[in-house]
Amino acid sequence: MKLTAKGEYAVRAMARLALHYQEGPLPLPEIARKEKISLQFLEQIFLILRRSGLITSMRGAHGGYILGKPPDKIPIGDIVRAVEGPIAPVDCLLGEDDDDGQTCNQLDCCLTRGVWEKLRDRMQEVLDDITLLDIIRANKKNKGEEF
Amino acid sequence: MKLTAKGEYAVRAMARLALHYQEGPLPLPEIARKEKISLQFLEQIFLILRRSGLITSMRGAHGGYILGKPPDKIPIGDIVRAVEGPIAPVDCLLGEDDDDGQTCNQLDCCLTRGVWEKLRDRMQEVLDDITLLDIIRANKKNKGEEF
DNA sequence: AGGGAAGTTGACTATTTAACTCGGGATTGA
DNA sequence: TCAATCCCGAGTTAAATAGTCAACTTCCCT
Repeated sequence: MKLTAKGEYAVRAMARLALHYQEGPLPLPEIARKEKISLQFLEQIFLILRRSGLITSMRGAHGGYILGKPPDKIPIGDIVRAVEGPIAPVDCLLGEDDDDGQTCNQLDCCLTRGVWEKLRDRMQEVLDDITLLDIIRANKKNKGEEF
Repeated sequence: MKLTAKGEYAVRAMARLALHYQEGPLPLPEIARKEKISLQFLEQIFLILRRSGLITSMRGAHGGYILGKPPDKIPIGDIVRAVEGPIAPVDCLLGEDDDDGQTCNQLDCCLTRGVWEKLRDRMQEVLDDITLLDIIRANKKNKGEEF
């Protein structure tokens, strides 16, 4: 029941971009330094994020990354799904039409399926409800601007 | 964000025990067969479950396992925590007193900590709210008794 | 126009964890 | 006693994770 490092790093890095929003592109090495994440690993992650449209890159000198949309339009769920794939506590919930009441191919699975559906839905609810704006607001309130 | 096989198997097996509650001990080989889980792997899992008091074992011929408490007293959360350890989406949430507002040792972590706390709390809420009784009730309603 | 800062990319490797196996031992009921 | 059953530590294998490497491309700035 854990996020992978990829997912966690992605959210932390995106929060950095959000803090820096409207101050021009933020270069990756700076994010890597501040978040203590390997630059080359971050590169991998940012590639995925860019391809899914969550961020935009500016190449060349003074380049870097900026959010693809304003912080209040980016829920954490989108970030997690982009780098980790669909949010689902068990594989049994994958690969079907979204409508409920669907019969699972494994009889065994069906016994407990309802639990996992409910869990998945609550998880999505939380993650889709919190946006990057919420994160930076909560942070600036507590900490000031020293980041 | 997935349960491990251990966690999933534990819940499925416990649901079997719940279905069989008050009909004497249920031997492991039968559960393994019905749920298509390796017997030797299940043995490992049941060792943990027994040590945490969720089940009771009867040795010898005609032995097996029974629930340690009635099905309505066993929330799914207890099963998952027993075999997988504490429910927490990121490691940052582990190893502290339970009170909120605690400062995290990593500055970086704190930026996004609130999100994970909320996620963890909702997950626990769901899992601690559903008991084995809920599972077997939902199942008998839909499927009858053919299991 | 050219040097260098910065991003882009796929392949590669090491480490960790999950998942499962093995092999024997201890109990108990028929 | 025999067979069914639980008990348990150690070992093995396979997959995913986390991270590295090295070369390439793009594009700003002077």
